Amino acid sequence: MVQQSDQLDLIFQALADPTRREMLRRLASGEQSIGALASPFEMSFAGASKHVRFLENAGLIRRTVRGRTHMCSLDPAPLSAADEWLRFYERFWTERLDALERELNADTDKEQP
Amino acid sequence: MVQQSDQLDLIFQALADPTRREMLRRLASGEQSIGALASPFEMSFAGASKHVRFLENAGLIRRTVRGRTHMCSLDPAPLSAADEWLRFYERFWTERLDALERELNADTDKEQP
DNA sequence: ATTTTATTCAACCATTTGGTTTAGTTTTTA
DNA sequence: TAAAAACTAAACCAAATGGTTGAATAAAAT
Repeated sequence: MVQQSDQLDLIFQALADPTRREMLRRLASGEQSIGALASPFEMSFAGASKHVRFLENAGLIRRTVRGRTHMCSLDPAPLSAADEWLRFYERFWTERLDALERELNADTDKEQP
Repeated sequence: MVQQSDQLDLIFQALADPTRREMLRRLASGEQSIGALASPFEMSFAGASKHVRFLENAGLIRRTVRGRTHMCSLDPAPLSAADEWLRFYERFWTERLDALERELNADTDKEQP
């Protein structure tokens, strides 16, 4: 196996495509068949099906086969992992917001001394 | 320009590579030259330089040229955008954690009636 | 003035990605 | 039992990715 690649690689890459992000967004409202997931996109069924598999491989969705239809549901755990990774940098953007806020306050102080 | 692709595409894809994630992590401790950024990796200088450019194109780092060396610093804004996108799904993983918690409580209730 | 250092650029390569089409497989419906 | 529906699989394609090497550029040090 060449696949020693970190789980985060798969997650972030799954999120790097607008079709897949939109699929996840739709799954947030409840489980959907592959057909239902595919229908909003101007793309062949097989093409959409590949995106679904990509999401599945990243662990972002679970699939249960019911007869001839495959139902997909969101698995949020990997999203949580991605968020956790990002959270490390939270201080950086809040710091910048704080600095911006201080600057704005300084400006209004000048305007209303 | 074919590049109407969403900013999130670029951000998430930049984050989908372990080398680039590690570079960001190092930039969290302060600005670094391309050489310093490249040195920890078993990869050609030019290869690492390409990763830096990728991060730059995603808006994740800023570069200022000082003489012959290029200094890079973290720009956290796109990370904030990515986090915001993920935050929509927060309720899903917290719901699951809540459910797990309820289940654990039910178990301990059984054990200690 | 030469050499060294820090970096990009360009060409190349193998693999992956995102898409297609055509051909199966398996249920369900008629 | 035959046809339709909901899928996957396989083969193909163009473009992007992640890497390489070798040459070019520009600043600093000798």
